[in-house]
Amino acid sequence: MLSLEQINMLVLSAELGSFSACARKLGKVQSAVSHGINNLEIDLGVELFDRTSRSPKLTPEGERLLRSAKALLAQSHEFEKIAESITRHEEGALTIAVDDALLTPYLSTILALFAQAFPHVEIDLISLASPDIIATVADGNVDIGVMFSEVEANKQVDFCYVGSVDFVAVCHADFPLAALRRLSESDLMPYRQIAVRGQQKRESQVLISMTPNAWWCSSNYSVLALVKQQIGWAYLPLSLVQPFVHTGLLQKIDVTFDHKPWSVPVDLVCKKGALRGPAHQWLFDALKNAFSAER
Amino acid sequence: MLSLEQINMLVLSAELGSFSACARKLGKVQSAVSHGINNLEIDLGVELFDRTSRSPKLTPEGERLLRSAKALLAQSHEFEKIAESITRHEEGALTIAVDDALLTPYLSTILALFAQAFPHVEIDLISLASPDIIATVADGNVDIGVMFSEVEANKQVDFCYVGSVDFVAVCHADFPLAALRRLSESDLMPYRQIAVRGQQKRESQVLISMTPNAWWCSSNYSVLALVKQQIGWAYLPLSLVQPFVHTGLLQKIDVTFDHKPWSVPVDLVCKKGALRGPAHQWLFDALKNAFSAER
DNA sequence: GCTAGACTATCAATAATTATGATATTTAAA
DNA sequence: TTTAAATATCATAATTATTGATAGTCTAGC
Repeated sequence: MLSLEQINMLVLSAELGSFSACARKLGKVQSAVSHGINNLEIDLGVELFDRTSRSPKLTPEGERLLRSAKALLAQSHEFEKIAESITRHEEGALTIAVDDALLTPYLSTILALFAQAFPHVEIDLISLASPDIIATVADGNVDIGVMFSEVEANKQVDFCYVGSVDFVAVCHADFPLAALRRLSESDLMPYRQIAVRGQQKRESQVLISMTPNAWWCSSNYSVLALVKQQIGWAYLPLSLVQPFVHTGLLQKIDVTFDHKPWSVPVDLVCKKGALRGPAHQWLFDALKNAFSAER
Repeated sequence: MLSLEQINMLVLSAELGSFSACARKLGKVQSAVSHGINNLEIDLGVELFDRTSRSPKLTPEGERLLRSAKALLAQSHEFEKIAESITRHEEGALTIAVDDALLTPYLSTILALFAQAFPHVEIDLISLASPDIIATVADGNVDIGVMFSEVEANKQVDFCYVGSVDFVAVCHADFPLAALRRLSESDLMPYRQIAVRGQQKRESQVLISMTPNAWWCSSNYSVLALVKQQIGWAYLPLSLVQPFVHTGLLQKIDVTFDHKPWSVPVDLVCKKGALRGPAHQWLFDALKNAFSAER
């Protein structure tokens, strides 16, 4: 079985054009490299270097093998890096769940930075409705959740307030509600509300529907799609509907009551007592700072 | 520097779930594997196997490293395969030049088979006008050429007849020539011919133009494009123009003389005296048989 | 054309690593 | 409980790699 030490000698000697220089760089004696290359040539049955001149030059065959040798070395360095990552107690993978309405460009920026800081930690990014996120975090299936706050504080989960997102009531421009002004809660009742509810059929308690005939989606984007089809009205993040309000496709509903929170708090959630490795810590802090900076 | 032998032990032991089984497979004694794994663990600073039970089971850390270890082994096998390919005197790369009108599906089929037979030989496939192919083959820049035969036999190049391709004179359906019947050579003279000529400005001698005002292209597809634009008429391979004749966009020209070859021979060309490795030989034979079978 | 410096191959001796065989201990199944 | 098979450990043997010295060769500079 071939030795990586010899492969390294091949690559270094080829780059430096000298066995002696290679030996110096490896902290060995010249004859060690000479022997190493020679043995490699014997093992492979291929003459790698042309020694007729003073400085050994790769043969065409050696050239052909060099590319593969470099890839092999790179792979072995990768392997060692992963081992180092493990000894630093970095997690092998982090699973984060984000409410789809919070999948902002900020998040991708942070993930890009994370990839640089922890190149050997994988990320599972799953998109869930806020009501589902607490459950998956509590179950331990998700390490960090980014979600709209629930009033009922789950005892198994730690919350960390990081900011808030403005919600507005919107409907299609041709929807009956669009024409009306200064509406009260009871005015909305006759019309179907589209709201978010998780797969466990638990609706959010901050944006709870008061209409008797509601439809439910598991993502804000689905809600948006139904609103565009004039199936009903909905509370949606301002940033999500802004572009369509601008083009006139959707319209904000002019509601006068304000006992509903228009600014919905966003929390970072983690399983209570979960041991946090460096990657977890880093990502948690980065998310916290990013959302604070965003407003 | 880590040893591939130990990496192999890691992978085999993980797959077999047993150090002893791994040792048997490697033709070593059990203690060798035990030591090998142990040393690897010490080098990496990572506990790879959980030995509490009878059969060692990978730890989560070991699991994480296993994937990378397998990739590393695969890479090293690849390296050795290339070395074997070299000792079999297989060429590192073959350059083949094909007249663009001969780039048929048959060719891709052959190349797919070639890739299976010689996975470590690279292919440079370049598309040239037939008049240019002889020159590049003679220069040694191209190993095998597939082209329409030239009358003048180049002394530096070996020819091998493999079949023929039918050419027809065509023009756009609205081109003046389209309406005429039973034309003679002199009838074509007033109209511009579009013909193929290599970058060295040498036209093919089998499809030489007799019109005084010709335009030249370096590929049959370019010729076709100009004919479609009613810029002139041209001799083109029947298979190339057939679809457009069928839709009525182009029309065959009804010429009565037949001293021009309508069926143009196709030759495989190689540099005379060039040493042919196994890959060259294989590809040459495959091309020869394919073109013979095609008609 | 010659010399100094630097390069490589080779060799024998030595150091280091790796493999072996025997043994004790543990484990899972009969 | 017993048995068969697995693993860890250890001293020893075998193999492999490293070293230092030497001789031959090439190139640049004078």
